[in-house]
Amino acid sequence: MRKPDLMGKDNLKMKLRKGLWSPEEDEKLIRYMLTNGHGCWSDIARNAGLLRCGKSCRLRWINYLRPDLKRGAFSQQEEDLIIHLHSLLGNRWSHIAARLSGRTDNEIKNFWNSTLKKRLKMNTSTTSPNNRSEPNDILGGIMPINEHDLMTMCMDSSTSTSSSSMQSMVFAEQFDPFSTLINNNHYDMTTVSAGFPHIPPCMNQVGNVEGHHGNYGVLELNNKMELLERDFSLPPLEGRRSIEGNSALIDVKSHNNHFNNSCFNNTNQIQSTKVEDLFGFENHGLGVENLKMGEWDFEGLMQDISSFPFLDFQVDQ
DNA sequence: AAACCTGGCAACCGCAGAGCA
DNA sequence: TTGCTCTGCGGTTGCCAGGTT
Repeated sequence: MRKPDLMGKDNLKMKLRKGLWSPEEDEKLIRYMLTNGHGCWSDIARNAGLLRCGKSCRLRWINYLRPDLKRGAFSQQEEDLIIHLHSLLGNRWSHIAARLSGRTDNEIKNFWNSTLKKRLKMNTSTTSPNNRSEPNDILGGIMPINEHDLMTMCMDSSTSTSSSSMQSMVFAEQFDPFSTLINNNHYDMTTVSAGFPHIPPCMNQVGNVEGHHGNYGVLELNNKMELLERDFSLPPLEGRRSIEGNSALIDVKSHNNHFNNSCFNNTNQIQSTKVEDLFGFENHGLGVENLKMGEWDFEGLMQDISSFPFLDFQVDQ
């Protein structure tokens, strides 16, 4: 239900702030999100007393303020996974982000553009095409996959003896990020976010924040998450895995029921996460059947990826 | 010490798709 | 059906800190 713009468009536009977020603005947004949960972003901006457009609030929350973000440098495994997924998905940063715990599409995009792209360029210029099938090249960032290879991989994924499946196995051995990210923790942090309206006491208030570069709120929030983990008896942040990386955490309105059904039988009982949760198909509203990647289809691709040993989660048939 | 350069990254912009009146 | 709004995504810009000259 849309609400009339009581302020008037021009009036509103003139007052909207741009640029870096101040600590006060961050605190307002955090406080509002933790108390009221997710809703219409323009309403959030208005109700939280922020002179920002809803879009700006959404970006700030998703990229910096939401509690399950993993800060700091990318690990080697994450790096490898990004390179791998980029070779498969291209610049579909949101899809890539959905497969990396606690990382945002913006973060990955920046990392790719500033670091990985150059590194791959250097590797490409120093690597002979004849060596491209060597596993070391994979690790070096040269992905020996083109669309045809990919098609073959997808088609062959059911026959473990095929050479392309063997390629998959090579990949699986080289890229083992999920083993550390999720194998030990078959729960999903979104189960916590799904319960935003039922946030435990530790999340109800946000203290003073301080930090660097406008991201002062993150440390404080991580402290809150530690309390949250304690309250829920959850494993630590490193093992958190958001269902769709970017937006599932905050889209309580649309995901609440699904998460409650798929992840919880009651408040504290955590069940195995479904594969579509992990990969975010359902939550993106992208029906698998509709998601085409050039000449090959996304489902086949993900089936292929899911055949990798490091994807150690249950697949509902 | 100052000017300049560069890399990293936060934030904005424009577009597309979905949903609603 | 049409038009409007909202959301999400990818590309791009611009600021800032650190390094170099």
